[in-house]
Amino acid sequence: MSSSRRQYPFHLIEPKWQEFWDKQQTFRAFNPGETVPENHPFARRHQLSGPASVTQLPPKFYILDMFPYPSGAGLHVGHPEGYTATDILARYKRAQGFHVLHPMGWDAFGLPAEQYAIKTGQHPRQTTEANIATFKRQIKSLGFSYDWSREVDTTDPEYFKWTQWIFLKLYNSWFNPETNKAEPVSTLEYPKELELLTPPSDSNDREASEKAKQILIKRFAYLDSKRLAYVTEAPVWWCEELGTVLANEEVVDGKSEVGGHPVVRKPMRQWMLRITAYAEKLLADLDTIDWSDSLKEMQRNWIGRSEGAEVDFAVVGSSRCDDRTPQRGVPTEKIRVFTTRPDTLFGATYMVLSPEHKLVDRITTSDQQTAIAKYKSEVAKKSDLERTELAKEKTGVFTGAFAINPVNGEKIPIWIADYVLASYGTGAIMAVPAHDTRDFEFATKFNLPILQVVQPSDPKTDWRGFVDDGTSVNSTGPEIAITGLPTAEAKKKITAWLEAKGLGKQTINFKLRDWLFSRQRYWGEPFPIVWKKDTSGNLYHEALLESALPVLPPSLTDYKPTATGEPPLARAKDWVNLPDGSQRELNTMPQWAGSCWYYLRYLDAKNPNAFVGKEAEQYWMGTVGRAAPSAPRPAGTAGPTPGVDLYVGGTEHAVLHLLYARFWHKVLFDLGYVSTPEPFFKLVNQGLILGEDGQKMSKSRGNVVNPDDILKEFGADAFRLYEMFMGPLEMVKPWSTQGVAGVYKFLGRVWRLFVDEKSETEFEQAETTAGCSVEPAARQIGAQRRRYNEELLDLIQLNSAIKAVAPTPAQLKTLHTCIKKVTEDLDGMRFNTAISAMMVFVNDTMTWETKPAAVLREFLILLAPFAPHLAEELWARLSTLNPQPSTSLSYAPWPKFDPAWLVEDTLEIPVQVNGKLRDVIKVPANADHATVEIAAKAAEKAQPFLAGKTIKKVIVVPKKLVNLVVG
RNA sequence: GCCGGUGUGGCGAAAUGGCAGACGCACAGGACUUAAAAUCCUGGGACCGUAAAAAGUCGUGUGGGUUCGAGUCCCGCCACCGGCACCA
Repeated sequence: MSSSRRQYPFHLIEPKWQEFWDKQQTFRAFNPGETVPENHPFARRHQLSGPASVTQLPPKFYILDMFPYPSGAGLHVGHPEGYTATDILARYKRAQGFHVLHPMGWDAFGLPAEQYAIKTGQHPRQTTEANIATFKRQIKSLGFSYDWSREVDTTDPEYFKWTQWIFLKLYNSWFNPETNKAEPVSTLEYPKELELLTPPSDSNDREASEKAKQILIKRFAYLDSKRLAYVTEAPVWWCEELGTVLANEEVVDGKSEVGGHPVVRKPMRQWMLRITAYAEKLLADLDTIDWSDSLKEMQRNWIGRSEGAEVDFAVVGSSRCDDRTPQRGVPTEKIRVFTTRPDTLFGATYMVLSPEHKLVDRITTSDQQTAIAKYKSEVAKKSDLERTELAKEKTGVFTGAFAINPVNGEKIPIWIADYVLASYGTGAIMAVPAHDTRDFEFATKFNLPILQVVQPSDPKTDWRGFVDDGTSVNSTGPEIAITGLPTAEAKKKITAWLEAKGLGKQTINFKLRDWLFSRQRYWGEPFPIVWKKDTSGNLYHEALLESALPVLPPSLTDYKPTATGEPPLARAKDWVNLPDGSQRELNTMPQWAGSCWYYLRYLDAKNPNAFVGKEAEQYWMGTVGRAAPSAPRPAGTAGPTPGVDLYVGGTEHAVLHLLYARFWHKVLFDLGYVSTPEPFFKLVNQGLILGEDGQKMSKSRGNVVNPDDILKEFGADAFRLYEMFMGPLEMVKPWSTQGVAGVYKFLGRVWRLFVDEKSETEFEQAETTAGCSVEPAARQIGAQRRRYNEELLDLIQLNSAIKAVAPTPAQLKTLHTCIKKVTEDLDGMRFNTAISAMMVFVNDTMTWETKPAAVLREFLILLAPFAPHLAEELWARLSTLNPQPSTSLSYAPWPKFDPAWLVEDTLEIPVQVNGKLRDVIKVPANADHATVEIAAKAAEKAQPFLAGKTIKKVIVVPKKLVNLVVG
């Protein structure tokens, strides 16, 4: 990178205004009931005095960034992309008169700090604090208009106290299917058999008291089967390397998402959150929010809803049964399957159970036992990756048993195969090889019959392996016939018949599993749970009282995971064992916990009494307060936008954070703690920034761009501007340092538009002489130096071409073209073209001999969201020309576009012949069709193409174009 | 395999169905300068022409279609990126 001449003294300007904003608390947002200081620019703009009520405050606009995990590597260039976009909009919305909430914080629990602790023994708190300091310095140096008074840190006990509090709400709630929402467990009614017996009158009645005890234990289990946070012993993903279990969502291709370590299935006692209870709501409410289709689709896929039917097949042919039909009085095993295609029931020529299915051992015939046992043990040894590997050959073993197809009484063989998953549906399928790809492959390999039952509408299509809808064929049985029916009708008819016969019922299945919520780690929120023993020595869990929060993690010297899977917290014996003999829960919560609700804490970050105050929550989440006409909101509703107005972040959180946060929010909504059903109304994903070589940035490629280097050479404004100028926000795009230089040059042109060159030369000489060029890296400077820098900057005079004169119509046209374009583009988040429009404005303005101050003043308001430091500096200088009590630039009203200035007297109209451009004519703007047509026909350059031909048709698009159609 | 997205100069990219390539980078030429940097001005899709022009032809991944007119709309295909993936 060649060090070229500095375009303008950003190294003095940027720290100056960052300090100014800090000191003035320019970007502080105020909660209802708070008194806005009289001299605060927000109070002046909106004429506020005294405590501001919800109705006095302007309409809210909540612009949220996905808060970063403060890693040791510091900020990368991807972070400021989203942050700049949101900051530009925050500043734009402030100018438009909104009350903008724009906060920042730290998602600071997580593995890296703990891994570092394991290696070095340094407490994760220390690492985390150092990383936060670095991130904060870097973010602040970019001049974002965050309200730092609302900063949150998920590892702060004052914060995670409320994370634990929300856990208690989950623990103490259940999902009531009748009211279709979460309710406190106190509303839960026990089934009849768990009704408490009247206490035995004779306390020596051991039989009765034992019975009562058993009921209590069952009640406890029943509660656990309903709680939204519950403990279960289930096969979970265990990662040896990380020494912890992981959620489904954290396992990618059979490896841990963090670090790519192998994971294995292992039964362990874990905390789970019953997110499956919300599957239907999480899916349905996607229709109420403004997210990209691709993102919604990812969530839909993850939730994985499928409608179908459960069907029972009776087992025959086991050693206990007659091999033809089940007989009266003989106990009959039933295999329940789930299918989305009940219409293909007649084509079910065999069945498959997952190898782990409970019935496998019971139905396997003696001659098949060895083979089955062998297959099961092979499958058990396979990792999940091996089981799901692409293009893998189908495997399986016949159990020796048969089942009866309920629609036609056919005897069909029962197999086991690992292509059937124990964890989905019922863990068993009816195989319809003719119309299911997997069944088709399996049947082909093992020579099982393939029977057509669906006819494709196109007779040329092969029915073998045809999986789409068609018409049922060969589907007539003794009691039910669907032959000739289209798929949808066939499904309905056969499902109704199954239900009537008690053989099955319509069902909905989800791919979504409950959320595995415990980790065997140190650096996370401890659970507010203790374990106790009952009189028989059985362990049971009990929630702590809210007054016991926060539960702080103990101090440790060794953070290593234990080989047994016992969490590191177990080492802190004094912490674990409580005086009353109970023991603390040893697991911690996953990193996702803190990020599930941080956007709510911002609303009332310092509240010591609640996770968020009601009034603040209602105002900022938009269920009370004034509406703004231009704010986004769901179609057909009035009032402010419900939820966060705009949430910007990367796609990596498409299914994890965004699903979990929606889930928690919905629970809090059901319990009455928040007032909107969805947290994030509009969500935009920023695209990845690739390296200069078009590859993803990585240390190993050596193409990583460090924001600090860019700031040092070009300044924050150029960095911000470049990140927005690269292309559309959502797109993937490669970095180009030369591109930064390009927008930097533009800012230099803006600077020279405003300042007198001679005085700037003097400034530069003075600066060089004084040898006090301050490196941006060392922006923490003393008061004396700061004063001196101010004096240096004062040497720079305003450009003498700027005068307080009335602008010409042409100048106003240039200005209003820019106002229109920038305003429209900001509304559509098209930052790149907004910047182009400003470049066009400046290119034009440079040629003006006299530059009217009023025009430049308006331009600075347009520029301010993008390059706030430079805009503030020039704004301050411009106000010296026309000293008046001017508002702070950050709250200056956004310029109003006036279409009158864009009206033209004469228009240039392209003339086409047969759709090809041949000439351009000038016509008066108010010319009628006939006039334009005559002028077009006379267009000189069009003549050669008209000669000797008849004009068959003339298309006149008013003010746009003329097309002459000739034959 | 399924779902979503994207294909436009040397590069990043613009274009409510109406002058394709705005704006910027890189490049080339000029001015200023002892010189360089910086700055300012000019040029630029390809082809064919020409001393230089002009005119002309072609041109938005690809093949069709709709239309007076298509980068934009419709149908088929190809490539790349992202997500999901034996979910019955």
